[in-house]
Amino acid sequence: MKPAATLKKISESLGISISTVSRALKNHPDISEATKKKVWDLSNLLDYEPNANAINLRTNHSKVLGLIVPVISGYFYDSLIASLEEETRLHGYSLLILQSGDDPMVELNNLKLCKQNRVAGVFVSLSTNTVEISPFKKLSDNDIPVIFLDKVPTDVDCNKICVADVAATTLAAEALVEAKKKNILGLFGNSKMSITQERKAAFHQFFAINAPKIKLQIADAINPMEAYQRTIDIWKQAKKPDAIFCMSDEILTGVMKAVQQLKLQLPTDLGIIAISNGFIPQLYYPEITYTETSGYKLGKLAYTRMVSCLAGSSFIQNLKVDAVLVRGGSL
Amino acid sequence: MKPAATLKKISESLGISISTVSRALKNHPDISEATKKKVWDLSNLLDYEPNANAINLRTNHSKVLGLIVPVISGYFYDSLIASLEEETRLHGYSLLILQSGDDPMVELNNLKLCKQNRVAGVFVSLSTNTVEISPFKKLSDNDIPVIFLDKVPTDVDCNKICVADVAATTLAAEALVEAKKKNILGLFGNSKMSITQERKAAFHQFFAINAPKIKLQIADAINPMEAYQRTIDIWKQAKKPDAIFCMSDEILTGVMKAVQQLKLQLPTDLGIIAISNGFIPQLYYPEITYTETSGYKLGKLAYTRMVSCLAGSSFIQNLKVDAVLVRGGSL
DNA sequence: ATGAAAGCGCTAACAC
DNA sequence: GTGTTAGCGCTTTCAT
Repeated sequence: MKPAATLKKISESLGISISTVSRALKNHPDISEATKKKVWDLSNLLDYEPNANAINLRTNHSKVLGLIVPVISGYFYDSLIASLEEETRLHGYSLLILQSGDDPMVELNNLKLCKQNRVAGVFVSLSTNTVEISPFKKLSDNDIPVIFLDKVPTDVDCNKICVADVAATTLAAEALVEAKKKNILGLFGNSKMSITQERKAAFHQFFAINAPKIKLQIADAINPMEAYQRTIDIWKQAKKPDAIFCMSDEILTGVMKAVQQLKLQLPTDLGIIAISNGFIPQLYYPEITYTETSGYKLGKLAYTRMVSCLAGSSFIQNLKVDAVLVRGGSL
Repeated sequence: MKPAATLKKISESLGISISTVSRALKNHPDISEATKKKVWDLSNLLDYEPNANAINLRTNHSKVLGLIVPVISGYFYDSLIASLEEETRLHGYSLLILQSGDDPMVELNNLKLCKQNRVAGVFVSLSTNTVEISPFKKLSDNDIPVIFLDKVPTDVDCNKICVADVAATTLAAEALVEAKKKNILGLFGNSKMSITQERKAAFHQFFAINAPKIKLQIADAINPMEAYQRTIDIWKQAKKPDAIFCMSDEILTGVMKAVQQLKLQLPTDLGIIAISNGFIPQLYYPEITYTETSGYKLGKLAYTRMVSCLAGSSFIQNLKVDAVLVRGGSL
């Protein structure tokens, strides 16, 4: 109906020039108080809001950051998005959030969208099957920093921030040893994911070096349902594990469902430890012991890193969010 | 480093005019195949992407929609955001996502941000304490549709889409009657929220009319911890409930933690039913019976409604996402 | 203390 | 088929 107010309209109504209005609205010291008041009053009356498109076009930089994630789910990305959104907004930026559906093609289109919107920088958590990361690197040529989060390329030559996979796994493994577990089932996620590979390797290595006598079983589960089924199956064995290590929240939920069905008492019948974002473990009684891989912390760190990049630090960094052991009653 | 490619640069390199380049890139029939090829080749080489800011400025409408939610959490908003993002992106729009932190002031700032970015429309889920909705209504004067989602104003004169609170509550109540429960504990959330009030009223009304002899206890819990504590406390009573109705996922998680601690067997020791988004109920064994209030469906419906609004239908509507009973084994 | 003018990248009406 | 031109809303340099 009524088009948005502009500097031009205000200036015409007031019989002064556009530049004076612009300066008045910015509290420029040159402008007289009388003029400022007139301008402010009218702009309030008209609900004037500056047109970000015009500003971006004119100044050639925008206050929008892009975020591309595989999927917006309650397992990890909700907390990452929540913290990143908060951080960016508090510092005058906005977040353009896109999900790839774990599809490299969609991911590429999302990247294009970011470019078209002339975002100041991009955060990316890669889809499982992305192999070609050169399109992401190209953005850096245009002075648009790209920071990879969590699901990162193996390529060393890029900015990445991950949870401390090795540290988190090792902490959990130490807790298992400390709890004197002798027969441990390790459940891992999709083996295509870099985090799965890193966690599995760290798991094996820790026990090989520090506790070679502990019996290990390893199984993969690409979703909660498979984790549930693996647990049920393994419980039919004669020799049952005395502890289960869950690589992720998805795995943990599957395992816990089986635990409830089998009416196992934690930690007496079975010990459980997980690597987790912290939400799922507290849904159960006793609460699950876990090493934290906080999406919240990762978001905060990612924003800080983005700020340095925007300030011109093109130094490639590979940061880790530190891991913390949170003791529930499940081990 | 290297500034982004523009029509001007391409036209200069090729020695043709800007408009020809523009038309070639749009596959305008007037342009010769030869010219088109030259233009396409160069624009690919330069990674040309049109500047959305310039287009928005020129055409005076953007392909960005705003979304303001209290918080991005795994309880409900993750699925809402996921579906809304997907829907908008699939139709050529992008989503600018802002969270208010349940603070009316931040909410207002977020609204300003939407205006500044000249979004085509706004979805809002109000913070608990928002009383003044006139700023939202003003957007409509500028032909920017505002659609309220889930947490909506009581005001009748606006576009809103909610879950079917009454239907969801009634369905759950019917299931409780059908299961022959005689002594039901109803646990409800923050009584300031419109959805709490509606669900509680529907709950009372159903039993008053249809099953006045069933004994009802009602309690409030503003978070999972309180729901946990209420359950623990009530289980110390001589006369224990034979079923618990949980108004939301937050309530359900608290109750289930207590259920596990008390080692109650579902559904024999106690029946449980909830109103839920569907994620939490399947974490438990047996799975929890619930009436679904799907953020996913709500998002889809909201987008459809936005399309009609953008197409000019300014007809005020009050839509409901229908409720479905999903049977787990908890009742 | 204020104004005029150029230009950011693009579209679209109008020429030829 | 292709070019010219005006202008979207704003910032910013240079005048006055």
